[in-house]
Amino acid sequence: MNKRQNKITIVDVATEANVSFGTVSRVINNDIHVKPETRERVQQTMERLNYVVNRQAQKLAGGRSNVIGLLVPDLGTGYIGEIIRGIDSELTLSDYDLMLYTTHRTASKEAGYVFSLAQDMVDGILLVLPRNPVDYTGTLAKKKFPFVLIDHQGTGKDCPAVGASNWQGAFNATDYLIQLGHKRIGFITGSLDLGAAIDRLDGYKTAMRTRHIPVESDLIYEGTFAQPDGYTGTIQFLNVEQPPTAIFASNDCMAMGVIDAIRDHGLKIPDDISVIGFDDIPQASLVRPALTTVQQPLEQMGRLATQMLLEILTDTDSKPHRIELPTQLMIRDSTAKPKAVQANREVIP
Amino acid sequence: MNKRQNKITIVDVATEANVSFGTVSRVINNDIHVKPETRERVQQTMERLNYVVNRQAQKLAGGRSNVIGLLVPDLGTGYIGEIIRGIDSELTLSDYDLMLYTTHRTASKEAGYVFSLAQDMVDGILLVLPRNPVDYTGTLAKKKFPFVLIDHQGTGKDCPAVGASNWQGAFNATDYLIQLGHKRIGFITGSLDLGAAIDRLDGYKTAMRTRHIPVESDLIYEGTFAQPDGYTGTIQFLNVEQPPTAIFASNDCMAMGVIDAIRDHGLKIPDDISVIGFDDIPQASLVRPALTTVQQPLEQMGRLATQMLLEILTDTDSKPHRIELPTQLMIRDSTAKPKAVQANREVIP
DNA sequence: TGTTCATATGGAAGCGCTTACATTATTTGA
DNA sequence: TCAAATAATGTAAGCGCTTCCATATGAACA
Repeated sequence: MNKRQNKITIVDVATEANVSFGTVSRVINNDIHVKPETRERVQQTMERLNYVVNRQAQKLAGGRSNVIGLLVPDLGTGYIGEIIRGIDSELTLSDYDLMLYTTHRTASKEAGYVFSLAQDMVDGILLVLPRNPVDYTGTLAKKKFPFVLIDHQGTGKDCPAVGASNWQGAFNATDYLIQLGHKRIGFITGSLDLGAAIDRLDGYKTAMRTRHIPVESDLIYEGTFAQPDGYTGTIQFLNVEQPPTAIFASNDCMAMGVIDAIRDHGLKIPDDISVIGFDDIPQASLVRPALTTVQQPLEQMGRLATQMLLEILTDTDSKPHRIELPTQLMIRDSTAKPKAVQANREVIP
Repeated sequence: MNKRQNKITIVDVATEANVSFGTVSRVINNDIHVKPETRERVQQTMERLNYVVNRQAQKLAGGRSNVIGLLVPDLGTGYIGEIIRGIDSELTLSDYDLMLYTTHRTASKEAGYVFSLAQDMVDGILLVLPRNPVDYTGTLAKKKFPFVLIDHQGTGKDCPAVGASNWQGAFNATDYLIQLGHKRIGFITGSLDLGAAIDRLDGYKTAMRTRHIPVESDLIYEGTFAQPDGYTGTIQFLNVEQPPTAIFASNDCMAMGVIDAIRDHGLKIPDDISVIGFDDIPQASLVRPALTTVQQPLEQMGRLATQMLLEILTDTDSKPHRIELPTQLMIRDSTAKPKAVQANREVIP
C-alpha cells in the first residue's frame, strides 16, 4: 500500500542536481571531499525536492540511524515523565529521534532479545532503572553498544551513568527532621533490590546514628515504591507502642499513602506527624499540605544522560564515567516540630 | 564499532537449517508454501541461534517494520502519560514497538517532514492532539498512510479517531453544579482552537440554558489548558460584582490553578466556592480537597486507538470511523451546595 | 509408465543507503 | 611546460530482508 509512493531518494536528488548519488551521500554525511559549490547545489536540490533521508537504509548500510532507544520499566509514575522530558528536550537540539521500549513488556523475553531488536534500530540506548540491571548492562557492555544508565546506583561496575545523590538526600532529610526535634522517625524503604533504595535507607540510618538516635527495626518498613506501601507502613507504625512523630517515605508516591493513612486515623499533618517524601514529583507541591520532599533533578538527569550518550556516540572512545547530581531538600508544609517540642517552646520563653 | 558483530542473519539460519534463505523468510512471514516439517526445523534453528529479525531491513525490503509511531504534542502533563500506558499495554499484546515523536520539537519544520521521517520507519501512526491538526491529517490522508487520531474532535473530516464525549461531560458537570443549587458558575475554557475545548464550552452553555440560567460573558474566561490560566481566570471572576459560587475549569491542570487562587484569597473550597475540573489526571484524587472532575478514560482511549490502528494495519480496507467514549463525573470533595442553599436548609427544616 | 498439476524450494533483483575503490579534474613544483 | 600529487566525483558491492519467478519434487491421473 505504501510502496512506490512519490518517495524521492538519493538518486532522484542526484539526477536532479547532476551529480552521482555518491556525491549526494557525501553531502548528507558532511564528507570533506565535496566542492563547496557542488555541496551548495545538492543541498538546494534536496530542499527543493523535500528530500528526507531514509534512516532505515542509512542504518542498514552501516551508518547511524539518528535514533536513540529509551528503555523504561514503566510509564506509571510522573517520575519517568520528567526524565523523558529532559531527554526529549536535549534530543531536540540534536536531530535525534526517540524509540521507546517499556521493559516490563519484554520481561519474559531475556534482555538480549530487546537488544537484538534495538541494536539495529538505534545508535545508542538510554536505560532507566532496569528491573534486572546486570542482565542488561552485561549484554550491553559485552556487545560494546553505547549506552547510559539513568538513576541506577550501579553494581560497582563502572559504566556511564547519571544518578542522584540518594544517600545525601536521605541523610539531609533525616537530619532535618532530627533538628526539628523528632527522635522517633519512621522510614519506609523502596524496593531494596534497587541501589537507590538501599542508599536512601543508608542515608537515613547514618543520620540517625550520627545524632546518636537508635535505629529501631520496628520503625523501618520495607516497601516497594508503590503508594499502598506507604499506607500499610504507616498503619504499622501507628500500632507501635511509641509511634513515630515523623515518617520518611522513600518516594513521593508512598508519601501520598502515608498522608492518607495518617488522615484516616484522624491525625493531622504536620501537627501530629510530619511527613517527608523523595523525588519531588509534580504533584508533591500540589497536595495539601504541600509535601516536604527531597528533590531529584529528574529532568536534568534525563538531559545529562542524553548529552553523555551523544558524546559517546560521536567521541567513540570517551571513557565511561558516572555523574551524581545533588539532591535538594524542598521544605514545604508537611513537616514541623513535634508537638512536645512545640509545647516546650511555648513554656520556656 | 558495532559493525560485523556476531549478528546472525537470515542466511545463517538458512545455512544452519539446510534450506535457502527464501524459505526462512517464508517461515518468518507465515507464508503458506512451506512444508510443516521444514517450518518446524527452521523455527527451532531460529530459536537455537537466538535469531531476531532485523526490522530495518524488513521494512526497507517492503515489509512491515512492526513499529508504530506516536506523535504527541508534549510530555508535560500526566494526561499524555495515561494515554501512552494504554497504547503500550495494547502493543505489548501484539509484538509492535513504539516510536515516540514529540511534535513540539519539529514545530518549525512542517508536518510533512515528520511523516517523511516516520513513514519509512513505522507502519502506522497514532496522533495525539496535534497542534495543527489539519496540516497533519491532510498530509496523512493524502499519502494514504494508516493513522488514528486520539482525543481530537475533528474537523468534520471522517478519519479514524477516538475521543471522549466532551460535550456530555461538560454538560453533566455543569448540571450537577446547578442541581446543587449553584446559579453563578464560572467557566474557564481550554484553547478554543481545539475541538475538545469548544465542546466543553458548549456543554456548559447548553446546561446553563437548559436550566434557564443566563450565560454571562464575564463568567467565561478564555484559557489555554495551562495551570496559570486557572489562577488568572479565578482572580478575574473574584472581581466580578457578583462572583461565582462555583468554577468549572476545562481541565484539571487549570483547576489546580483555580484552587490556588481561591485559597490565596482566603476562601475555602468547597464552602465558599466549588471547583470542578476535567480529565481526572492522577493527582486529581490526591489534592486536598480531592477534586471533583470529569473523568476521561485516557488509558482506554489509548488502548482503543491502538486496536483501531492495528486493525487498519491488518485489514487494509476497514472503513474509518470515530469512537466516542463516555466521560464520567467523579464527585469528590471540591464541590458542595452553595452557602445560601446550605443556610436555607438549616433554617427550613 | 508417462503426463499433468499442485506444492515446495531456490535464487535473483532490489529497497535506499554507505563505503571502499576507481576514475577523472585540478593544482603544484621544477 | 609536464609529471606528480591532490582534490572531486563516479561506481560497485553489500547491509538483511521481501518478493517474484524459476526450478524441483511429488502425487494424481490416464
